This record gives sequence, structure tokens and C-alpha cells, in this order.
Amino acid sequence: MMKSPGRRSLRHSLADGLRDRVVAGEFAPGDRLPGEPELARSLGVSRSSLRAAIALLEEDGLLRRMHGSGTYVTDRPLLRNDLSRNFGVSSMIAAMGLEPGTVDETCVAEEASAEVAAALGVAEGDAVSALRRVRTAGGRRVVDVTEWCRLDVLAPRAMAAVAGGSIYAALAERGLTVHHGVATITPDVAMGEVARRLAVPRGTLLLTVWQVDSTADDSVALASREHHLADAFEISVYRRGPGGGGEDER
Amino acid sequence: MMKSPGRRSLRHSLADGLRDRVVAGEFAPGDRLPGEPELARSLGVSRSSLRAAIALLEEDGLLRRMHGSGTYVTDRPLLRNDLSRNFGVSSMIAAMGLEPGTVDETCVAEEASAEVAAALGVAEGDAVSALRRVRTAGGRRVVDVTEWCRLDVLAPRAMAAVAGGSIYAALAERGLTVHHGVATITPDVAMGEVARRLAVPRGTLLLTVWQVDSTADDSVALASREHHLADAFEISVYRRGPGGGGEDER
DNA sequence: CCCCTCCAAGTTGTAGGACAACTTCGGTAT
DNA sequence: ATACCGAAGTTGTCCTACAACTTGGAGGGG
Repeated sequence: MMKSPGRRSLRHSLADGLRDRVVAGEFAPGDRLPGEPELARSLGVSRSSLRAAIALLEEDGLLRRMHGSGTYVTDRPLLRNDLSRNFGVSSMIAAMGLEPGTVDETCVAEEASAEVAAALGVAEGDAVSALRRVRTAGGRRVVDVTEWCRLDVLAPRAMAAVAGGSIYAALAERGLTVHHGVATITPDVAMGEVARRLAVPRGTLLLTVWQVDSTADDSVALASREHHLADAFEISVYRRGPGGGGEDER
Repeated sequence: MMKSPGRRSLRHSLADGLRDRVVAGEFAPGDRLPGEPELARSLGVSRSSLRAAIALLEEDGLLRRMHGSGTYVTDRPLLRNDLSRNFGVSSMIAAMGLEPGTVDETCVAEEASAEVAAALGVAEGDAVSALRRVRTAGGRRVVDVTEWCRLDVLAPRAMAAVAGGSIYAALAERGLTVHHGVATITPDVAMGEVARRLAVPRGTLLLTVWQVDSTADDSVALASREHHLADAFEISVYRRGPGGGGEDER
């Protein structure tokens, strides 16, 4: 039938549409959705596709299906900062209702550290593009971000053109849409340059997020390190299982 | 057709089976799986159910489907500690190849703090069951865990019977299988009692995980706070999107 | 020999219908 | 009032067919 939005797979478009309707409040938490046959008819798609879309949202924890009963909206209010979905610091800040900003932005070509080199698949010491900036929320410095790219992916000049915007958007314009990433979280304290950039005393508690982003074909597009002010915002994760990952649990 | 394992929905059983075969190495990272029709026949299920199972694993980041080409195993090596799936500290420790242990275990009824009360849905100051213990990995103290329950869910006596085991198992025996949870992560430093229990100097960096676990019908079953030693193990998260959650990204 | 085009086979994506398994709720008999 | 039963509605699974897409190889032209 209709095939208006983008050309991602139909079930993803359907899932997005349903997600929007849920967050818009059309279906309140705890409500039961219309039956699949009816909903599929009203959307002009087959029940198969609709079910695939619902499965995505169920996996996200937004919906919950009960055999013989119906499909319900989860009671859980939307996570303030769901680390498994929200991408980009500015969207996290915006999600809290604060005005995102950028200061102290510098962009250079630098030699890759061992860690960065391993992530980007280059040799240690090779030149890579690096974009460093401090993100502000309502004028307050909250995150110190450094992002690294291979030179052939985004030259320093192109990286500098990002200018306060999202580097994901710049990559997407070059046909490199980030599909997923793996983030590692460690506690930390502000020292030296980081403390100065964030304008906090040495020893201030930080949450450091080291992340490697890849495209749909698993090629690494971006590596980044974010130093978050501990009290700036909460970082949450929706955890599934157990029961989805094998029966260990001694 | 056959319906051997458990009686969770078929697609979840299929997903578990496939996941096991992948982690067992039957399909190496980058490999292409057999076609859906063939795989469905060999498993004795319909292609619809198989597709639903594959969709789950794709959402987990384990598989990747490409229209017209095939279904591939993700290159990403299995995350050491995927916070969005691994449940329970002992399984995290076991996943690292270390021997999990428990020391300093105490179980009492105590008055609920404001935070605990809000999570469990009781009034502040009401009595709740509390289980506190230190988890060890290979003999080293790595996590200080406190878990709270409503009295009618798990009485202190029943909670004490857990004795070094998983509280999830104890809950499951009472028909309360934990279906999902929401974890909030903050950096922290060891102070006072926590430092003493973990046998580290004051000021040692910690990663604190506050978590609320719920059953399939969204009723809260358990709240917990874990103080992780910063250098004990890495905590990682697989992040999907962007493109799955609406087009913000200024 | 190299390169380009085109086609055929194989793959995943979607459609649509049928039935099974399950829940819910109201009616009915006890 | 209570227990039982059944009809209606819902999600779960199966089946077949076709559309959309990718891949690789055959074949021809340079």
C-alpha cells in the first residue's frame, strides 16, 4: 500500500509512527491498543508487518503483549536518559528541557593514541581528526567531549565545519549513518585540563563514557570520549531479562 | 510442531537457541546464516516464527539482516558486560572467568528511606526487607550490594535463605520472575561503611548502580543499589540508533 | 584480456488468510 | 452467592505467494 516515509524497512517506519503516537499521549501508559487486525487495517499494512513493528517496540520496553488479552502501553514513564537509545549529548540535554550549547571548540589532526588507534583500525601514531568541545546545558558546562575520526572519513576541515552541530549529521551527509555503538562507562575525577575546561575544581566526580560507533555494515565510523559532570544528568539503562539470555543464575 | 523447551513464546525459545549456537561458535562473527526457509525447516518451525526470533537477536545487536543478501553474525565480539542484558552481579563475575563469592552478608528488616519507599511503592519509614552483602571475584571484594523488597514479597527470613545465591531465583520460586529493570548509573567515591566493607581506602572511585526491577505486569519486585569498584570490571552498553527514535539531532 | 551489461538464482521483506492458544467476561445452573 | 461454561475477542503460529533487493556468473563488446 502506501509507502510514504523514507525507505527504511516498513516495520521500522511503523514502529516510529506508533512510538510517536504513544509518546504524544494518544495511548496512555497502561492503555490497551486496538487489536492487531483493526490497527493493521487502519494503518493500511498487513498484520505481519504490524506485528514486526510491535515486536520492536516491545523489545524497547514501550509495549507489552499478552497472549489472548491485548497489547498494552508500559506503565514505565519514558526514561529521562535511556543510554541504549539516545544518541548525542545535545539530544540528552534537550530531553531535559535545557538549552544545549557549545564552547571551547577546537578541531585538529593529531596522532592517534593506542586506544583510539585500536578503535578506528589504524596504527598507533597515525594522524586522525579530532574534535574537542565542551557542551553546555542552560549555559552551564556539563560535558567535555572529544571525538575521533579517520582522516579519510572526515578530514579536520570537514570536522571543523560541524561547528556546534551533531557530528552524526555530518557523517550521515557523507553516507555514513551511524547504526549502533558500544559504550563503556567508568567513574572518574576531573584533573588538569578536563577540570579547567569544565570549570570545576580538581577531584570533581565525573562519569566517563568511551564509545565506538559503527555503521550498518559494522565498519567503525567514530570514536569518542565524554566526561560527564556527575550531577548534570542521570544516565539510565533499560535492562531486559533474565530469561532472555540463557539460564545461568547460580 | 515440536514444543519441547519451557513454554515461553516460541520465538523467544528460538532466539535463545540461536543465540547459544552463535556464542558456541557454530557461526563465527561475519558468517552468513542459512537462509530463512532452510533454517526454519531444519528447526521444525514456520518461517514467521523464525523471523520473529531473528528480529529479537537483531535488536540485541547479535545478528544483522540485509535485504536480498542474507543474515549475518555481527562482527562485534560479545560484550564483556552488556548492562542491558546481564542480570545479577554473580553472572557478571562468572562471565569474566572469575570465581564469584559472597561475604559480610546480613539480612534485616529496616525502615524504608525515601528513595526505597518511592521505588517499592510503600510509605517512607515503613518496614522493608533488606539484604546486604559484598560480592567477591576470585576472593577480591568488588561490589557492595544492598537489595530491598516489600515484606509481603519476601520476608527477611526468606530473604536470608538466599544465602549467597541469586535473589532473582528466590523471587522466581515465588512466581515473581523479574522481567525487566531500570538502572541509573552515577559515579561515586567510597566513604565510611562502604569503604570498610569493600576494604578500600576512602575516596576510592566507585560506580554506583541504582536499579528497580519489575515483573512482566510492571509491578515492582525489587530495588537495589550496587557500589562497584571502578577497576573491577568494565560496564558496557550496546546503543542503537539514531534513526530509531525520531529525528531530533539539531 | 578487461570491462560492461544483463539475467537468473537466492535472499530477505511484505501481504493475506487460516487456525491454535489463551484471556476475558457475561450468562447460566447449582 | 458461587461455580461452571461458553462465546467473543485477542495474540501466537503456520502457510503460501509475491515483491524488493543483492549477488554472482554468463555472455558479448571493446
